[in-house]
Amino acid sequence: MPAKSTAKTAKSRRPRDSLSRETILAAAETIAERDGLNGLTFQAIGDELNAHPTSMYRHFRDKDDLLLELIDNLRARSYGGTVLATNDWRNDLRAISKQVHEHYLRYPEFAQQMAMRTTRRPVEFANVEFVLDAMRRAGVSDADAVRYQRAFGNLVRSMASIEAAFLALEPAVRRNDELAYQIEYRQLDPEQFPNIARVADPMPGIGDPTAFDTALELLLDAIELRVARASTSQVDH
Amino acid sequence: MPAKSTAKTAKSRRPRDSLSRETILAAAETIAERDGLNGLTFQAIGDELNAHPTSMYRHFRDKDDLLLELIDNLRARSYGGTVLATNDWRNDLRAISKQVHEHYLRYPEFAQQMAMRTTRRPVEFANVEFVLDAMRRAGVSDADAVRYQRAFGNLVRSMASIEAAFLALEPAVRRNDELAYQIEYRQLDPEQFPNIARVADPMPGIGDPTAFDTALELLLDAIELRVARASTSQVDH
DNA sequence: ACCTGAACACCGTTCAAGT
DNA sequence: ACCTGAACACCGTTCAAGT
Repeated sequence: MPAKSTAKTAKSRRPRDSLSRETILAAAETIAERDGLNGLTFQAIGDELNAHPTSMYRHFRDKDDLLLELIDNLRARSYGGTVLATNDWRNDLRAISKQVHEHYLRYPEFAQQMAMRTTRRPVEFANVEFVLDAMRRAGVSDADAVRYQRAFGNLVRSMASIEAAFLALEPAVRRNDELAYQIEYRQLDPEQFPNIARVADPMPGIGDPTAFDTALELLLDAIELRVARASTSQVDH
Repeated sequence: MPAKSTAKTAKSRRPRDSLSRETILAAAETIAERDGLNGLTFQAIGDELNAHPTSMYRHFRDKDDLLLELIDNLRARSYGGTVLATNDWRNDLRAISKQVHEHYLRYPEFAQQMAMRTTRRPVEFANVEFVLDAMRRAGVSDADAVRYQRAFGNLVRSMASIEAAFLALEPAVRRNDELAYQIEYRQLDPEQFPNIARVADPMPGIGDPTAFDTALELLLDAIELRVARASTSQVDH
């Protein structure tokens, strides 16, 4: 029983020049939205476009080439309006963090690639500029601003990436991991693990949705503190 | 020309019961150390053990089963001696972060799996207990300790994971990404990106080795600050 | 010049067959 | 009961052949 032949007459050859990076990326975006990274194969793109799987090689060097281009398209789609600066640098950094966080949760299977690559494209430039400007308005020196921007950016992208990857685990696997904090951690010997025993009723797991914000607020607290200290010691001189 | 037949007489059948989870994991560890995650296939394990690739299925449910078991073995190997608590909670948290960080850089291709899974095994229990104890010694309340421990742990594992993944990129790709901060970011229009223009000489990239420590120290600063504030306000009452 | 078809070298996984 | 061999359903990628 040839299951393939049911769907289409399908012998139609695609018209000449009907394929391009744009049409292929649009199909890839559809598949990414619907089936995630694992569903994104040349076969699937071919099906979507009614084209041969290997025809993509005329338009992309290889799959990585396509993937990076796609990642930037997804980002441009999510970041519809750029975040606008207010007169509150903490709120501004919170707002852009939230935007990145949500974007990663929306495309969890692409999160690691998004977190570790430099796309050197408009959305990225704008975000870096935005964060540096917020640092300046907070009163951070240029030398510190560039260090804090890197630490802040890496923290936000890394933590969002791992959280997204965790949420994208197979449901059964994820459920088991979450249950560890209600079962295994509660059954530990209180003599050997007194601190765990004191707080395990239950403990938050790796996918705890508040961990991101907790880390972020601690970071912002510390930047504010250091700025305050620097201006105090300057007054002292 | 049958390239396969050169290496071995090789028709030898493995003696009965000569395979076990332990022998297979030992071979997998060798391959992980030598060829990384991509080199870790059942074919490679079979070659290493002079056994048939499919024989592994008698001892492991599937490849994920093998991978998780392997990750715990690698961790046990890296964490030779447990970190010992001193009377300085900040140094203790630094020490355990460094241990985790180095472990991830040692096995970069396994980093994401290590960062997002809960193994509920001895090394993990010991680390959680250690961090919670340091929080207690810092003067953090139980309610905050459990939140800070989760934020701290997620931050350390996430940031180490992304940094490791970046360092494991193909050298040419990684080099290109690094050069972006010496080339593209420096060529941006200073009118449009004034803050980038001020600090781009050059900027640190995603793989900047100090970003991890910068974020960590900011987090520790904030915890110390909050403890100080809480005790002050308590005195006020 | 662009799209297609066949082929290659890999994967993980299943299952009947050997010992 | 444990190991092997053949087979299946996938991948990405190359390259000669069609149009």
